[in-house]
Amino acid sequence: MPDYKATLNLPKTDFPMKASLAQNEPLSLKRWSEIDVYGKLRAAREGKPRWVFHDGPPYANGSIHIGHMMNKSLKDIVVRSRSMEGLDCPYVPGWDCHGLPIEHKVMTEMVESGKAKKLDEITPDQRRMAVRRECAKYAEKFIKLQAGQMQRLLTIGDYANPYRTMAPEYEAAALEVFARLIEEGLVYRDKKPVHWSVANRTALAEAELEYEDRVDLSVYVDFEAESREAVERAFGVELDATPSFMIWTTTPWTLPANLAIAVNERYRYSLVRVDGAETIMASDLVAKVTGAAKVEKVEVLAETDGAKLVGLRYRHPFVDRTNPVVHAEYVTLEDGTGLVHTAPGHGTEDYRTGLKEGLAIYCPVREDGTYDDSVPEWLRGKDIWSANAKIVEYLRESGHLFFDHKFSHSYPHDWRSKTPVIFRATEQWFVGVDRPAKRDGATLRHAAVEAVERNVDFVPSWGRNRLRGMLESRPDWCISRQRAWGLPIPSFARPDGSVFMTPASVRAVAAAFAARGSDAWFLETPAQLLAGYDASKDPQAPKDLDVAALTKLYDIFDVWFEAGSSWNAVLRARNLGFPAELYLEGSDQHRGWFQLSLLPSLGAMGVPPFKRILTHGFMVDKNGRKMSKSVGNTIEVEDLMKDVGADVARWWVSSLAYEDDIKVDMDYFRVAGESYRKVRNTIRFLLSNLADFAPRTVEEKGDAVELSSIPPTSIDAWALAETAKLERAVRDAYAALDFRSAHLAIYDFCNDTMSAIYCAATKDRLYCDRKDAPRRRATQTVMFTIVDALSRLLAPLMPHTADEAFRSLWRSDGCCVHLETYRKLDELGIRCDERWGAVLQARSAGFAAMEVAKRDGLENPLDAEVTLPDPNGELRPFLADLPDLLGVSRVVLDPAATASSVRDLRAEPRCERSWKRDGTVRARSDGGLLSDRDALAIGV
RNA sequence: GCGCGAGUAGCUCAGCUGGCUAGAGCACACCCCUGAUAAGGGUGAGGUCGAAGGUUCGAGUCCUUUCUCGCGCACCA
Repeated sequence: MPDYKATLNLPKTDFPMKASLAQNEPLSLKRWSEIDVYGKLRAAREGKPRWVFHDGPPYANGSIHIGHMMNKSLKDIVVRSRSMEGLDCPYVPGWDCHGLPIEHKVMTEMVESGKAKKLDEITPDQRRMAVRRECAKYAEKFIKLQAGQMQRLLTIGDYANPYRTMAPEYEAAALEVFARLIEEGLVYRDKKPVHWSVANRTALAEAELEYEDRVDLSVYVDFEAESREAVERAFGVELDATPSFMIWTTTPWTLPANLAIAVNERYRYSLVRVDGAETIMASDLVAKVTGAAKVEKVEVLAETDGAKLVGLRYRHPFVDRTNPVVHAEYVTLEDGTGLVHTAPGHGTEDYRTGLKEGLAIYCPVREDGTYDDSVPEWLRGKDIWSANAKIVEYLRESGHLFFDHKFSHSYPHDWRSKTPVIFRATEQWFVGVDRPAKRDGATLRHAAVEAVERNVDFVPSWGRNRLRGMLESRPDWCISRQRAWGLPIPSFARPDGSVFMTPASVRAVAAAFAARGSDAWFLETPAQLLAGYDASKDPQAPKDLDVAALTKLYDIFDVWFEAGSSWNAVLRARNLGFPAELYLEGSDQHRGWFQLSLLPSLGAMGVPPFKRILTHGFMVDKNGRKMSKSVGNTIEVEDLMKDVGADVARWWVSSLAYEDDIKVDMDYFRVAGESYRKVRNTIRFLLSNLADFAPRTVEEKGDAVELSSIPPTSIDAWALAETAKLERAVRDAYAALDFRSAHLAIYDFCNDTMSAIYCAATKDRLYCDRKDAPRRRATQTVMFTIVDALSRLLAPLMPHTADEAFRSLWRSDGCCVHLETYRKLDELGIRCDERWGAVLQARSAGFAAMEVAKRDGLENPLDAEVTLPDPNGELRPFLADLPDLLGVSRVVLDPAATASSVRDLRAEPRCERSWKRDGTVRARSDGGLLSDRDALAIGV
C-alpha cells in the first residue's frame, strides 16, 4: 500500500505551541523600542481625532505591586484599543514624587546612617535642602525602577518623557492653578483644628489617616456649677450644696482647652445624688453611667429639659475660668453622659460649636505635642500623652473624677508613622469649598456636585453617588503641610506679621520655579524669588510693600494639590487635550485623585478635568481578605512575569469584573494560562495551514480569492461572518470599557467557532485537497483574514502574542500589529446564509445520533454515514459541507425522516489517503484505494 | 451607626424591564482521534439561585425582614 502521508498538505508553522513568554516578551519590548513604536504611532495618528487618557501618578516609592499590574494593564488596554480604532491617543505616564512617605523614609535612613545629626549644625534652609536632595534622589531611583516594571507589563506610552510632580515645569504649572484659585477668591488662611501628626509635626489630610483600635483612658468628670441658685431654678428644687455637670471624655489631655459643655436641648437631664454628691447627666444615661461605676446609692432628685441647662455656667476643674453650657445637635445618648466636653481647638465639631457660640479657638498644645505656657504650671511643657494620666490623677485628688476606665475605640493614626494623631488648631491654608468663586459666584461644592451630576460619566454607575456623597459632605481642603519635601506655598510674612501672597506674586515665583525648580525657595532670598514681580502693576499688592523686608514662610502643598493639578501640568501644558476622556483608578481615588483633580479644575477652569471616570476594586486574596505583606498573601509582579508572563497576566486582567473587589491567586493565573493556550493554539492551527499561502497584498495578487466570491452557504462564509460579528462585538466592548465581554467573545470564538467547528470541519480539505484547489484556497483566504483580524483584536489584551501572530502571518519582522487599525470586516459586505443557525442545530442532532451509534459499537466517526431529517429542504444547500461539519464520511438528507440516524460504513472501502468512506473509493492506477477527490489531488 | 456592592453548579461568572424543564467557560467523568499531538473532537454528571416571609396566574429576577462577606463614609466628645 502506498504511503500517502507525504502527499498531504499537513500543517506547518514557525509559530510555536509553547509561548515562552518570560523569555520572548522582553525581546518584543526590545524590538518595539528599536523601531520606536510609540513614536511611530504618534506620527501615524497625527491629525486623527484625539482621544486623551490621563494617567494618575503612582507614588514613586517601592516596587509596583499586583494592584499596579491590574491598573496599568487596564489603562494600557484602553489606550491600545482606542488607538487601534484609529484615534490619536497620546499616553504620558507620570509619578507623584513629593510627600511624606518619601521624606519619612529618607529621614529614617539619615537617622540610621548618622547623617541626621549633622543637620542640626546647619541653617534651616540648608537642612531642608539636604533632605530635599536625598528625597529627589530617592524618587528618581524609584521612578526608574517602576518605569521598567511598568514597561515589562507591555504598556505603551511616552516613557521617554513621563511627567514628574517634582519637575520644574510641573511645579510652575501647579502654582499657576493655585494662582487661579486665589484669583477666584477660593484660598484662605485660618486657624483651624486639623489632624496633626505629632511624630511628623505636620497637619495631615483625611487620606493620610488610618483608623486603628486604641485603648484610651476614659473619664467621667464633674464640672462644678458656678451658681447653685441657677441650677436650682433650672430643676425647680432646693439644694444644700453646689451640684456639678458630669462630662465624659476619652482624651483627658484636651481638658485644659475645655471652653464649654454641650447638651442637646431635646433631651431630658437629671439632677442625681450619687454617693452623697449632686451631679447632672442625661436622664437616659443615669443607669448606664452609675452602673458602669458600680455606684451603690443613686437618687434622682429632679429632671429638666436640656434647653433649661443652656446658658448655665460652670467652673473649670483646674483652670481659673468659668464657661457656658451650650446646645449642640450632635450630642447623642450613645456614650458618655449627654453632656459633651467641648474644646474648639481640638475637634471639628467643637470648633463649629465654638464659632457659633463665639468661643476662642484655643489650643494650648504646641506642634511637638507639648503644652504651652497658658496651661496650669504643673502641665507646662508636658507631653500630652503623659499628661493624660497626670490630669486624671489631679482630678482624682481634687475630687472631680467620678469614674475612669479603659476604653477601646478606633482612633485616627498617621498612616506613615502609625502613631495616633491629635486635633490641633493651627494656621493653615485652605481651599474653601463653600466660597463663591469670583467668576460666577458658584461655590466649588456646588460646581462639583453639578459636574458629577451632569457632565461626568461613571463606570460603574454607582461611582457617581459615591463621589457626590463625598463632595456634599467634605470640609474645606487644608492644602498646607509643614514639611520640606514638597512644593512650597509661595507666601511671605511682612514685618508686621501679615501674610503676603497675590496671584501675581505666585506667578512670579512660579516663573522662578520653572527656571530653577522649587529648590529656589530654599536657596534664594525673597527678592530673588520675586525678581519678576512688580508691585506697582499688581492691584492686589499691599501698600508700601517692601520686598526686601519679606521673610519666606515654609508651608508646602498637600501632595494631592500637585497631583490634582496634573490636568494643567500635563494635559494643558503639553497640549494633549483638555479635558481628558477618561481617568481610570482604584475606587479609593474617589476621595483622592478624582475628587482632588475635580476641585482645582473647577476652581481654575470652571470645568471638570475628565469626561468619564472608571474605577476598579481592590485585590484581595482568594478568601476575600485584603492582601498585605505582613499576612504574606501577596503575589509579586516580578514572580508573575517569570511564571506566566505579561500577556497571560493581562489576559487574566481582561477577564475580570473589575468593578468589584478582585480575588487573586496564583491558581487563577494558571487557569488564565490554560485559556491563553487555547487561544494561542487556535491561532497556531490557522497559521500552520497558511504555510503555502501567499496572501493578496496591494502589490501582488497572491493565492487569495475574492472574499465576495465565497458562496453564502459555504462554511467559509459562515466563519467570515462570525469573525465580522466578533470584531463588531469586541470593538463595542472596548468602547464601553467592558473588557470582560471582549475577552469572553474572543475566547468563545477561538474555542468554539474556530477550534470546535471551523478548524475541525476544514481540516480535511486543507490536508487532502490539491494545494491550489479553489475550495482550499477559499478556506485559506478566510483563515488568513481571521488571523489578521484576530491579532488586531487581541493586540490590546496580549500585545506580545498578537504581534507574534501578526508577524508570523505576514512573515515579516518589519511589521507591527500595534501600528494597525481594526479590519472593520462588517464594512466588507460579507454575505452569509441566514439558515446557518439551522445547520448548526442539525450538526448537534447529528452528534447526538453519533453518541447512540457509539454505544452500538461504532467508534470512528469516519466510519459513519449520518442521515439528517430535512423536511423543508433547508439543509440541502449546505450538503457539501455537512460531512465535514460532523466529521463523518457521508451525510444523507431525508425529507421524510423525523430523527437523525447513523449507518455503519465499515463494509465499504476506506480511502487510504483521507480515511473517508465517501462512496467513490476504488483502486487507482498507483495501486492504492482512493476516493475521487484524493485521486484527483495526486493525479492518479 | 449610615451608605454601596456581592452572595446562582467544585471554581470564575451570565441571567436586561418577573414567564417555557436556571445558562456559559474551566475543572471533573466517560468515549473518540492519533495527519493541530505536552494538541484536537464528542458526550455527560453537577445548582432546593444565602435564609425566611410576602406580592403575583407565575420570582434567581419585585417588596419586607434576616444572615454572611467586602468596600466606603461617619462617629468615637
